[in-house]
This record gives sequence, structure tokens and C-alpha cells, in this order.
Amino acid sequence: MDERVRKPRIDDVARLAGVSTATVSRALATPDQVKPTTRAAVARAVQETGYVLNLAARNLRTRRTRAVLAVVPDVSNVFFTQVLRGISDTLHLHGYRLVIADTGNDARRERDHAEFAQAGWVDGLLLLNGRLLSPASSDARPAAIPTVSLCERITGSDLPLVETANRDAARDMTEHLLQLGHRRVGYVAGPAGNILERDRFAGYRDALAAHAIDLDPSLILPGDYTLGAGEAAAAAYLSLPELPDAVFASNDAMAMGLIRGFAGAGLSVPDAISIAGFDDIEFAAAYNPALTTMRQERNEIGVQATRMLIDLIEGREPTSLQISLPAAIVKRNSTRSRR
Amino acid sequence: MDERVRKPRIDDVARLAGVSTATVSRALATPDQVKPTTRAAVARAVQETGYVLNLAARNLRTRRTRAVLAVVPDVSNVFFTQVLRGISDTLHLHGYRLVIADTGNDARRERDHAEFAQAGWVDGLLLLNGRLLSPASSDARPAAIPTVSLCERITGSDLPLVETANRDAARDMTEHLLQLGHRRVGYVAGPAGNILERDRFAGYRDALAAHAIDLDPSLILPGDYTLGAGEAAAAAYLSLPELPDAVFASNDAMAMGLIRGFAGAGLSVPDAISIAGFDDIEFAAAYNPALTTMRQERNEIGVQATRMLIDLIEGREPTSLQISLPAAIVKRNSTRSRR
DNA sequence: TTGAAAGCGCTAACAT
DNA sequence: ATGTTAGCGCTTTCAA
Repeated sequence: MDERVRKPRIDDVARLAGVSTATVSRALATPDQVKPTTRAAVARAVQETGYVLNLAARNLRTRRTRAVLAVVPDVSNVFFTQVLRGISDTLHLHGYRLVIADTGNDARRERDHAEFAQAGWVDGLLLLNGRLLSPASSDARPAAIPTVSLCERITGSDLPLVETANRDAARDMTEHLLQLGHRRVGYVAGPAGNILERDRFAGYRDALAAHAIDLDPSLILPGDYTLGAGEAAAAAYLSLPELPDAVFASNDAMAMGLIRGFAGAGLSVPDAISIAGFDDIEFAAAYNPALTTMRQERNEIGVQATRMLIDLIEGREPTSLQISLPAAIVKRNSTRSRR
Repeated sequence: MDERVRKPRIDDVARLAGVSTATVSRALATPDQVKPTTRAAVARAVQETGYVLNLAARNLRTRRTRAVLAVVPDVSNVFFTQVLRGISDTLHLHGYRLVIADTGNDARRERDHAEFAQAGWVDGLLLLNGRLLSPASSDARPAAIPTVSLCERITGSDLPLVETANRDAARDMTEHLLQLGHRRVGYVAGPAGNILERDRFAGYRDALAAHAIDLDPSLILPGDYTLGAGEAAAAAYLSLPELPDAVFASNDAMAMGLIRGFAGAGLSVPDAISIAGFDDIEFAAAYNPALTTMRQERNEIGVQATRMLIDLIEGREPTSLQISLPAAIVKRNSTRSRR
């Protein structure tokens, strides 16, 4: 029931156009190496036959794909999507295609994709997930294709890296809350062991130390970067004998959770308490109240990492193999000065 | 300076293992066709040489890739990310890999990717963008590889399709607002000409007609699915001699914009006015007030479309080539009964 | 259960 | 400017 004709190949076109396959190939890939008349003849033959290039054959022959794979733990995470935008645009600019692999935070799928990447499925690899080739196979064969990691550095790896200066950023935000006159400044943490969390918490500590304020363990609450964790933290703070003056949540979702939690208890933010977040995700500005937060230049992270990768792929020496991008405080309505 | 050794090929492994290349190939792809002893020898040789398969070669030979391409207009759009999750999981379940192409709403990039897809870069195509192969090339050669479109139907195409029953959904939501006792029900539209917009507006009209309420043009405002459009609409409503009782925004971002706009003018939602959205994006529940909205089963759209595609790829007859998924009202705090 | 051998469809020397 | 030719690295009949 499938009476399809054989797909036309390059020699079908060549025959019809009355030239050699080499000429067809050139007419398609490097038109200016071919006489206009010939080019036209080829174009006509392509039309007529309905020829489409076979990529597998080309890739096999050229040993290149002009494609780059971005491995993302979770495409539905609003954080990564902006980074991807920067990657996508930059690649396009340089004539590469982007393919995205969503691993769903599943190590198996991660390995799968990485393996395929090594198998020549793409020319380069962008790792957005802070780990790869986990302990599973310890043969530790170094990545055979150019690879750059971004957003999270991979523990125990010296892969080229582009990230936000998380520690500095967290220090700055804490310092900002202190400058606002707050003294009891709480902190809602990210997942234990997470590398971002470590950096941000270190920054928080740095700022308090600079003001000779002791860490108050009752103000430091666990979290996991979810809205729910923020709500839970709010409840926990409410059960304290004395509320903090301000809380720095180590990401925006938790900051929003805090606001909801406090609002639900009849406490207004920022009148009763100041709340600051981290990331400046899309909805931070739209929130009620609009969130004061640390803006990570997610787009820029993608752009820089991609530039680095392209240099690597094309055999140039990248300007730098380690980039730490500054983050800036975005002051909105969830914090206020205490005077 | 690049003293890399030649990548090992299958015959290197074969030689080392003392077998033929055919046996190596089988040991890798269909282990149970090979004697355990041989299999072990091959495995050892693979280890020793550090052999990795060359995908281009395999794809060329087998004429398959076991990969599927999802073409997305904008990965940073929260709507699509959930759909992608459903796609990704379903594909994985069936042994396919997903690659995502972000076209950045750019027709050129769209065509690029589609072309590569036809060139055998993948086995199937998932179109999330509501158009493809736009007027540019009118040679209208039918897609050579299995293709399913989702989310938005493509005008003037009879591609297999999975979508939300937008018209029904919009009718239901409008009906709901009417049931709540609202009479002057406003509508904030999506981009003119957008197919979703047409369906949703039709549903809005259906509901009003069923109650014999005339369309009031002053209550129907243009929009473009952005938060800003919602804010602008709020301002426009505020300048009316009489405010509507309720407004149905044709997506969540605009509903949030409306709430901000009214809140900024000192009007409380839902006390002064009810606001309903469409989509139930991630932040709808977290918003202040939590948004009453139409929940599209985005994950399910992805799942069903992917099943359909796999059937197509593997030569089975899909159960259906046209699926319209119902959407359900999620009642939250941005609407209230008027009594 | 294994091996020999013939391509899959293209591109890039090299020659003309 | 164009043609000839030799593979790229794998899988898969077919035969043993």
C-alpha cells in the first residue's frame, strides 16, 4: 500500500542536469564555484526531482554536523529557558543549529544524550545541568567533543565554565537588606549540597560577618527552590517568638512563597517584613508586590558560553575558559527601608 | 599541537577481538545473536580501544535515527515547556530521543529546521507553532516524514493535530462568569488573526448569544497575550463610564496584567471586578489573588501527539488523526459570585 | 554463530 | 569550471 518512489539522490539530479554529482554538490554547497548557467540547470533538476540532501551521508563524509547540543535538566524550568534563548540566537548567528536535550533530571537520559553527542551527533556540547557522566561509568574518558558548562559548575571538573558570581551576588543582596536598616535577616536555603546554594549561603554569611552580626540558626531555614518551600518557611518564621525584619530567599519561587505565606497570615509585605529573592524570573516583576531580587543575566550566560564553545569547535583559542558574570540588584516593592 | 590519535572504528575493535566487523556490530546492537564468549571479547576490545559508534554512519546505513524533532516557536514561553515535558517523557518511553528546535518565532529558522528534518535528521516532526513552510516556497511538496501538529492547528493544512477545544473552553468560562451573576462581561483578545484567538472569541460570543446578551464593543479590547496588554486593557476599562462586572482575558498573562492594572488604581480583584484567564500557567495559582482560569492539559497534549507520531513513524494506523482535548475551569480567587 | 562483501549518499582530492 | 574517483564507518544480506 506504500507505492512511494525511491527518494531521488544526488546522481539523479546530476543525470537530469547533465552534469556530474560533484557539480551538483558544489552548486548546492558553494554556489559561487559554479557557473551561473550550470547552477540554474542544477536548480531546475533539483526542483524537478524533488531532491533533498541526505544529512547522514553528508555528516558521515564531512565529519561535521554544524549542530550543537544543549543538555538541560528540565525545559519546563523558567530559569533555563532564558539561557537557551541566548544560546539559540548566538548559534544561529554563527550558522549552527541548536538541538536541545531535556533530560528530565534523569541521569540515564543524561548519559544517553551525552553518549550520542560523543558519537558525532553534534559538533559541541553545552551542559546546563551541573553534572554529567555521573559516577556510573568511571572510565572517565575525557569528553571527545568540545564542551562548555554553564549556570552551575560541575564539581570536580575543569570544563570551561560560564556562570553568575553567586557568592558575590548573595553578599550584595544581604548587604542591601542590611543597608535598609534590617538587622534580623533570615535566609531560606536551596537544596542541601547544591553548588549554587553553597555559594549563595556563603555570600549571605560574608555580608553578616562584615557587619559583625552572628548567624542566628533559627532564621536560617531549609528549602528546595519551590514555591511550597517558601510557604513552609513563612509558616516556620511565624511560629518564632520574634519575626525577622527581612528574609532573603535564595531564589524567586521561594520568595513568592514567603510572600504568599505571610500574606495569608495577614502580614503585608513589605510593611511587616521585607522579602528579597534571587534570579529575577519572568514573573518577579509581575508579582504582587513586585519582587526585589538579584537579576542574573541569563541571556548573557548563554551568549558567552556559546561564543566560547564555537571558538573551541572551530579550533580557536577562547579568550577565557572561566567566566563569572556579575548580577545586579533589582529594587522593587517587596523590600522597604526600616527607619 | 593537536596530537590526537585517530578515532577507533569498528574494524579496530574487530581486529583486537579477533572477530569480524559484522560480529562487533551484532554484539553491540543485538547481543543475543552472539555467543557470550564472543560478546565478552568484543566488550573488552571496545573498552580497550575506547570505541564509540559513529552515528552518521549508522544513520546512513539504517536510514533511521530514532530521534524526533519538536519545532517550538519560543522555548522561553512557559506554555510550551509543559507540552514538551509530555513529549519528552513519551518519546523516551518508546526509545526515541527528543531534539528541540527553537525557532525564536523566526520563519527563516523554522524553514531551516524543517528542511533538515526532511533531510533525514530525524524520523518524525512535531510542530508546535501553528504554521510551517509558510508561503515562501509554494512547491507544496507534502512533508516527506511523519508529522503531527499540536497546540495550534495550521491554517489550510490537514496535518494530524492535537489541540485543546478552545472554543468550547472559552464558552464554558464565559458561561461560568455569567452564572456567577455577571452581566457586563468584558473580553481581552489575543493577536488579531491568531487561530487560538479566533476560537476563543467565538466561544465567548457563543456564551453571550446563549444568554441573549448583545456584544458590547466597548467591552472587547485588543491584546497580544502579554502582561502589558492586560495592564493597558485595565486602563482602558477604567476610562469607561461604567466598569464591566467581569473580564475574561484570553490568556493568563493578560489576566495578571488586568489585575495589576486594577490594583494599581485601587480596585480590588475580585471585590470590585472578577477576572478570569486562560491556560493555567505555572504562576496562575501563585498569583495574588490566585487566578481563576481555564486549565489546558498541556502535558496531555504532548503525550497524545507523540503517541500519534510514533504510530505514524512505525507504520501503524493511529487511532485518530484529530484530537481535541477538553479544558477545565479552575476556580480560584480572582472571581467571585455577584449577589 | 560467524564472516565476506556490498553498499547507504555524499564530498573532496586530484586531474582535466 | 567541471569530472573522476575513492572513500567516510557502519549494517546486513548471503553464504558457510
